[in-house]
Amino acid sequence: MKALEFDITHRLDGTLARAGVIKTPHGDIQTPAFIVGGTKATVKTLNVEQVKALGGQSILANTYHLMLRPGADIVEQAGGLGKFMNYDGPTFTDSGGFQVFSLGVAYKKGIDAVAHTEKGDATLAKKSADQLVKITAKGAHFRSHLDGQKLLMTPESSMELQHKIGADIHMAFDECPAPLADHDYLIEAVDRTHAWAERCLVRHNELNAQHEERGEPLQALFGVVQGARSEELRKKSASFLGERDFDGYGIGGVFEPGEISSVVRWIDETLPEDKPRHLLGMGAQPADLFLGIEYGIDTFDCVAPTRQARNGSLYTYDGRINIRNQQYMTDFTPIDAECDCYTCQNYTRAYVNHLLRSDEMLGFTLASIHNERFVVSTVDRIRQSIIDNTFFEYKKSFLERYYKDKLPAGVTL
RNA sequence: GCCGGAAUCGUCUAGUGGCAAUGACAGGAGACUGUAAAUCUCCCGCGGUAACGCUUCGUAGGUUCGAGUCCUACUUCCGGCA
Repeated sequence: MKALEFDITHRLDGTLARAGVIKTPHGDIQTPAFIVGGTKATVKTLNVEQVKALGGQSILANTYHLMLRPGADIVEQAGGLGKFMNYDGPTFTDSGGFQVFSLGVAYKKGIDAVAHTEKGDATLAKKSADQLVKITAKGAHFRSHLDGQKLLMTPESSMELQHKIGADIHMAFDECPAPLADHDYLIEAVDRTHAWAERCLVRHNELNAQHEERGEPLQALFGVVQGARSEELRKKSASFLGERDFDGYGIGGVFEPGEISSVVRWIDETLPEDKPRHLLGMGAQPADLFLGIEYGIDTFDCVAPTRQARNGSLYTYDGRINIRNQQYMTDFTPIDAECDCYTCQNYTRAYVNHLLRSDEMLGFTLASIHNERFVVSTVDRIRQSIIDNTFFEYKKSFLERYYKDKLPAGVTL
């Protein structure tokens, strides 16, 4: 009995790109797919009907956040993540590994999963005095960002929590190191991530055996590849994890804009072809999506569409705009005339501008629907372009129009 | 009419002899990639990229090396008494 099936139905010659379908107990995901961010068992400001209506195929929640509130036991009592949030589609949980980074060395640095060394974030390489995480071989010692209580998350406990939360696809508990950590530390972190991955697999299999005994559906586990920007470490990590019996793979770490294609290529050339690959936390930029898919990514998740929406930054096919700007106050056209989302079909830039300036909650919702739809539909169209063998034409026309003459570093057309 | 109080950036406000002058809001813009995030950063008297220059704290005088801060008059507003 398998927790998950993955069928590759189309490949794009000369690339690592493929289209397929991930089959879970809660339905299929047509890949490549953009997985919608629902960290605390909710896609911020959207209900599940809206998520479905905008084409979201699957939602990713976070173990760390749900462990703190409401607690994994309560999610389990509710009947699992899907039941709890009234979502009957496929679900993922992230392990909490990223919080080792974001509450650790990155804490209070205003930093997320993208490193901008050119902006002077060298401080990220150092230990921060007030960080909330300490890492040992055993696991990660957290201090809750909510109330300061001490917590220990281990590979075993992350698996136990994820099984209680009960998403279809889990991530192994990994360490996401600082992008500028020195090479010796990266080696140590990768080795630790591998040791943790094996411990995750052991505990995961025990828990799945229990599910099987009870006649419950099995849950799937993805190993998470680390190794920062080191080709040697990324290949080592992909090779190590690829030899183990994971249902698929997550690609973690902190990227420089523009290095996605090379890092993802090293990994995906090494990983077994027949298992799905999830690029953790990437997808704010259309270029990320095209490059990731070209180099073999099947699924993405990213909080940027909803976060940026709340802050007024909206995608259009001609680039991003800040809808709060003065110039949109009297612009009675849709956010993007070519967008088929609910917001663009029914509301104007001027109205969304007004709502966000007025701190009206509907503004967050309308903006989030638009941004999420923009990214989801872009990935869907890329999928179709793989099937139609028109990927490169689509990529060129999309990126030229979106970025004009400001193509991100590392992107070729 | 008399007595008392008050007048500072679009708004509210800090300021008690050495400040172009505090904070908040409003306004202008930028950032945001496994959500610590409806958050953060910058600008916000005029000119200048800047150093810097100029003009400011109701109005007009005065005291002082120096006044948003002290004094006088006036104006307006708010109380109270008539």
